[in-house]
Amino acid sequence: MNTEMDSKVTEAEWEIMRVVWAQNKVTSKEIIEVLQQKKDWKPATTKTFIGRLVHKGMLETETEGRKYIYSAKVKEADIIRSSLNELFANICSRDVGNTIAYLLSNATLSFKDIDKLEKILERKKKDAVEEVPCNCVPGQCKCHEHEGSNCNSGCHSVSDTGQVSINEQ
Amino acid sequence: MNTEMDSKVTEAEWEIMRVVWAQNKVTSKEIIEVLQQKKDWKPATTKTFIGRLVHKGMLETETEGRKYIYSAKVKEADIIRSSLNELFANICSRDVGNTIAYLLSNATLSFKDIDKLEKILERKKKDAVEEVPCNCVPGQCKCHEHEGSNCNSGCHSVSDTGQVSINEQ
DNA sequence: AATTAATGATTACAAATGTAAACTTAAACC
DNA sequence: GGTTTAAGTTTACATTTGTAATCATTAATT
Repeated sequence: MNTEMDSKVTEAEWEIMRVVWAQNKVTSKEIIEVLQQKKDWKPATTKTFIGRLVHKGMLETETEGRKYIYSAKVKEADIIRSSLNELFANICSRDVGNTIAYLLSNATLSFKDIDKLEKILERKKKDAVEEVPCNCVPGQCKCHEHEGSNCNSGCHSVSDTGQVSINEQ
Repeated sequence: MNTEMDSKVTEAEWEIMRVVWAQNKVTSKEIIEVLQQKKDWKPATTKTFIGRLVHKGMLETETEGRKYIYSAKVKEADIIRSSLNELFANICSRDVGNTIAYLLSNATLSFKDIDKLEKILERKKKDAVEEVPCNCVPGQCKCHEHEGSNCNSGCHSVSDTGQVSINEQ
């Protein structure tokens, strides 16, 4: 069993995880049923993914009679966050605002959501900057064209292994 | 050459694309240099990815002498959006607000960004809902537990092929 | 008890992805 | 003009991912 706590699942495995997260404790039978419906997967297919997830240490098993009860070893929020972080690592930090704007524009939100987001934005004003420093490697974004004007602070400094614009809390 | 305009690149290919987007027109030599720096890729590796992207129709070539000048066939925003859509397809629509909240909290934003986001939020109030309808398949999220209380409208309705919470404009 | 069915484990296999060397050809240089 | 070199093409190969059948074992049924 892989204990590398790197929280990374594939698209197919994510489907399995969602069922487990929704149920807390499930049998393979239940998972199989849900995904037979949604994805038209054969039981064998679902079993394969369950097995891989157990192997990866993302699912925990508890023996109940002759079968297993599965439960999640990682939190859904962690998977969501690490996936977002990976995606945002491909985006220039200067473009993050626009990207979030896109998400916001296209989301269905509740009043409560909007309220919460407004509060966050309000708080954000405290550490807002005049120009977000670009975090791209030279050659990978346009910020490097108008050098000097804005891209001086963060530019050219962050390598592949470095932090991206979105960091874990 | 694959003309399926599905705008989907792998992680490695995305690195190539970023160089092309940054430059508009580039030679393989330039791409190779940037990624030798950033990813420590051998020239052959970068060449493979360039080749695949041309094949996929994401890169366009224009012959200059006996070499190529590469340019992007797809817009960066399109790739970002389709990637986000894919990721958000794994998240219950009721959780989208929180997910955006996470992004917002962890982003570095400029005053201008905040301004823009506030305006979007303001506009969002018009079509805000009391409770965001869950779009999960039964068995894939907790909304289905407290049935009747909130999860009645959108629930149980969206299949795998259906629209997700975030749609293309 | 013998048979059937369910469940987990093993094996399979193609396509996608990451990583790169080898080959080919035409251009640049001596 | 012959040789080195750069660029694109082809081939290679391991790993990951998606998709599933088969096998083994235990539990349930007749």
